[in-house]
Amino acid sequence: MSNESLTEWLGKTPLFAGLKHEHLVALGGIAELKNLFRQGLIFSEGDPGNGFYILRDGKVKIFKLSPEGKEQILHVFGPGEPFGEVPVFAGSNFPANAVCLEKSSLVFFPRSAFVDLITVNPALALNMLAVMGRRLRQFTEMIDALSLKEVPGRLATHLLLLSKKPGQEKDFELELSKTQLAALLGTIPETLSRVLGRLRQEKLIRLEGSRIIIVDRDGLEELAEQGRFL
Amino acid sequence: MSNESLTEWLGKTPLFAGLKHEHLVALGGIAELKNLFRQGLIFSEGDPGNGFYILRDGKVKIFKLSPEGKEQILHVFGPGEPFGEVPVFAGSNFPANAVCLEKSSLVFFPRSAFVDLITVNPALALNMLAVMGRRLRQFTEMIDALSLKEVPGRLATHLLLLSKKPGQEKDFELELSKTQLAALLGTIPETLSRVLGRLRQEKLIRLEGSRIIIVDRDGLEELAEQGRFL
DNA sequence: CGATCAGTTGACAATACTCAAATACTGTGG
DNA sequence: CCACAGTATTTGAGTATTGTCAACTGATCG
Repeated sequence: MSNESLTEWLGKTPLFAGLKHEHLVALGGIAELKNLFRQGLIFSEGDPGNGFYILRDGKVKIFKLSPEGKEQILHVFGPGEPFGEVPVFAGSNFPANAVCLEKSSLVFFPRSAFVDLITVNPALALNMLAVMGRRLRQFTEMIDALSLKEVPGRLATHLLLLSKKPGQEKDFELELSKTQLAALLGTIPETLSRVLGRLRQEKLIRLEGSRIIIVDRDGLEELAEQGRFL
Repeated sequence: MSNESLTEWLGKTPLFAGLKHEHLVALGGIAELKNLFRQGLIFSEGDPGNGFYILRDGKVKIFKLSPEGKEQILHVFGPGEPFGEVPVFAGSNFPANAVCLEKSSLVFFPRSAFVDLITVNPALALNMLAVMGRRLRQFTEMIDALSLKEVPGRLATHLLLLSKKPGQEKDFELELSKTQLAALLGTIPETLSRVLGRLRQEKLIRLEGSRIIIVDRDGLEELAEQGRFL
């Protein structure tokens, strides 16, 4: 039962989201659960990459120590995020240290078992590549959207992006609160609210609560390209 | 010789950058070169994903046709970019059409040969996973940086990001022109120039042509978090 | 019903963009 | 090696956009 829910949980993890159930089960089979307390050492710089982790709960910092002993934090990971996978996949050593910032539980995938898994089951590797490829593409588009100068352009691009997911051609639910969307777009709720209002006024979209209906896709695309109203 | 340079070129491609030479050679071995003219059809919606492409030269559009025959462009790819890999890796059909926007040359990787390759050579799959994992992480951080409200914060975050690549702890060359960097950060050269000037004035960085030296990392990090000068 | 919180609206201030012009920088041809 | 054209970067002044602060609405929840 515990194992059941682990499998399920793995499927929600960015690294594995979208994998077939059989693959998730196989992964669950080789996973080892580890619980650490605050300050618990996960790995040190130079350790051989003999396995990677997905953080189930808690918080982990990745950091390097300068010769003078000063700590340079490279990253802080939260639940669901994988870490250490790059050196493990690449077959190199860990380039930094990892320590728990708080009581954390980790899912550990030993390299050897993982390699065996994909050797026996190349479809798993392909699926993981597919998962990552998809995310990579989404991120690329996201970065495109965010590098527009003005908020209306960023918003329009983002809306078009959302509308390209299958099954939401012309209308969709915002999966983020407007406040969160504002932060994502690099702005604040007030501005977002005004810009949405303006888009509605210009009849490019319609709003029904947290549902957005695209009324004039061409108009939106124009806005997305030009970055400003005409 | 032509093949020689293909191998080399593949190594510069985002999908394969960082792979070991032997892997690149193996990939070059199964690649097929295709040349198409403007309007040339690469694949259609519903076609089985029997192989994926990397665009060597030219421009390709990915689009869907609505029932009324209206074309909805999902993406335009340029040289170096892979396309069609997600459905191929996932073992599904192409969800859209692909046509050349101009005379283009493509590198085609047949699915079966590719699958054979990674079956025989799981290290290739691992390496590709490593490549994509690394890029994914970079993109995540990039998106973080871009979603800060103000330019100084976006710039500071971006500089810290660059400084985390190995071998450039405190100083590094800009790999983009300042104009391009401005566009990437969602601003314009004038603003970037002024902000860089301000950062220098505040003694957070030093400028030597296109080389940037981080003088006060803590100051930069503060700026990156707060998003504005104190 | 009062409290809290997301969302909206208004007035104002700060930031960033536009336009214009000066100044470096680069590569080319003489 | 120098002059020149073309491009990239910097600087200045004015304006537009966006963020801040504050007040208000509406929904949710105990």
